[in-house]
Amino acid sequence: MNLRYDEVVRSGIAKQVAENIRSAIMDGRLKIDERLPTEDDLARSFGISRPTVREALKRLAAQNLIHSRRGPQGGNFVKRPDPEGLSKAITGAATLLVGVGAFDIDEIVTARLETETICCRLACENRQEEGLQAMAAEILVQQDASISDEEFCASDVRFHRALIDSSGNGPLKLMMYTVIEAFIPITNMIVFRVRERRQVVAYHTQIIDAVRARDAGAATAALSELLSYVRTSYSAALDARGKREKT
Amino acid sequence: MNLRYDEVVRSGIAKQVAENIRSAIMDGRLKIDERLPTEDDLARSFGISRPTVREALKRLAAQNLIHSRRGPQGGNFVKRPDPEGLSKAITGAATLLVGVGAFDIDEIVTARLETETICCRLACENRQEEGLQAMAAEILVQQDASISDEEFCASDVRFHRALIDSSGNGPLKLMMYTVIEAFIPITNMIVFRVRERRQVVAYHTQIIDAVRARDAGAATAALSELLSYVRTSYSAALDARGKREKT
DNA sequence: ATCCAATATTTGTCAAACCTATATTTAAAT
DNA sequence: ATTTAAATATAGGTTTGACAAATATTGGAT
Repeated sequence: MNLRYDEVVRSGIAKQVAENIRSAIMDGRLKIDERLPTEDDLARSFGISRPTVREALKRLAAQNLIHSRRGPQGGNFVKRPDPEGLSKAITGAATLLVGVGAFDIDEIVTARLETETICCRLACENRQEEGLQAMAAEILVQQDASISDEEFCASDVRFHRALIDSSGNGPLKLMMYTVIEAFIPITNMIVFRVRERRQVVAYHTQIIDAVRARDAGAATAALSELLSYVRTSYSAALDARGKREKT
Repeated sequence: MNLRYDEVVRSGIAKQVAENIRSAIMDGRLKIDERLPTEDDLARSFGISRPTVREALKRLAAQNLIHSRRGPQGGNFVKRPDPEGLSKAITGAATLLVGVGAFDIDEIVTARLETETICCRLACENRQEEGLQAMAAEILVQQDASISDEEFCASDVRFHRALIDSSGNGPLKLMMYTVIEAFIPITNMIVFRVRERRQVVAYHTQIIDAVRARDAGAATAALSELLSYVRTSYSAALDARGKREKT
């Protein structure tokens, strides 16, 4: 272990140290599950104080790069990167972006349509009973008229997640969890008023039937109709809001 | 500002405080560019020490949620979420995942093919002179035989980035930067030995010409050929490695 | 040999100070 | 009167030193 910072810039020591250790992890000088030197040793070897070291370590912990244990044989350890955690982090940040209005609904719907179409196709090729069952379960939930809008939306998200999972493609899943968790709610929430749940469920059913039959054409067609339905519902909701504001 | 933590659990005060402030930002109780209370005030109002508050703030800074300025009128401020920063963070984490072998080349290539095909189509619809120029510039770079493999790879990444940018779809760009920055290098590096730069450049040229002519069919066809070329080159590289290991 | 308690190690938290950057204000010089 | 330069106050950045809490190891008693 040879962590030492090369050039002392004026400020942000903690940041530099974090960056230093981070790059050591990234290029493999620190391996997975390896223990870092103790905080005291780090402080000594970097020539800084322990709280500063800790600030640096907290930055890394926030990025899910390390975790810590107390006690003897404890310490700070390089964490094995997990797609699940990354997905969550991306989703949170993407949700913020959406909340801030960084994207307009039209491009979100387009992105959803294009990317989920891929998933439909791959799901048809790679059809697994597990994914089909997960989707079917969500359809059952959605048919229950007593659930709230929020629950319906959550089930909607899970349905599309299952569709993505069925693609069986890891990198694609990583990319798309973002879209789903962050982008579906914003489209749904706006649209709820005008939107017929039964219509949505009908499209979902079409999709799952098509995937089961390995009919990619039918699956993507149903998806396309679902999203154009969402798009028109959104326009309708906007119009309604416009009228209300005129009064 | 009314940040206070509800229940004291046993450990991880800094983590809790970070989570507390984080949720305040997420659900809008803290607005963009708003100043948090001073670290001393936070420490007082949470009933903890300042170093602990700072650890919490560092976590948030690492997640790009806040930034700090010194001096009077300084303090910690809620940061406007920016797609650029998020992309970088995702890329870093995704690169780690790739490095750890979380995905195999085949699914990466598939994901690239499918998603970049979308970009090709949208780029044809949304063709902008700016994007075309950026792509053309990279082709010029790639034709220079004197550049290193690393430089060629970097230019390759920039070319595909420009292609994505040309789609003009923000959410899609967000998703795809991940793929490009993290997934192109791994495919390229393995393949360099066997791969003909001229061939790659030829495909790139086909793509840009097709986009310029708004011929989505030709563009996606060229992309598909490029990636199947990458895929076969990869197999060849694997075979070569296999033979070498037999000796 | 087994179990329990003392111990050592390492992270977690705290306290009080000092350093450093910077916006504002004040005072001086033009 | 205006501009410039220095003093000041503020708030983050860092240090020192200590104590608390968790936990694997060690040593002693049964």
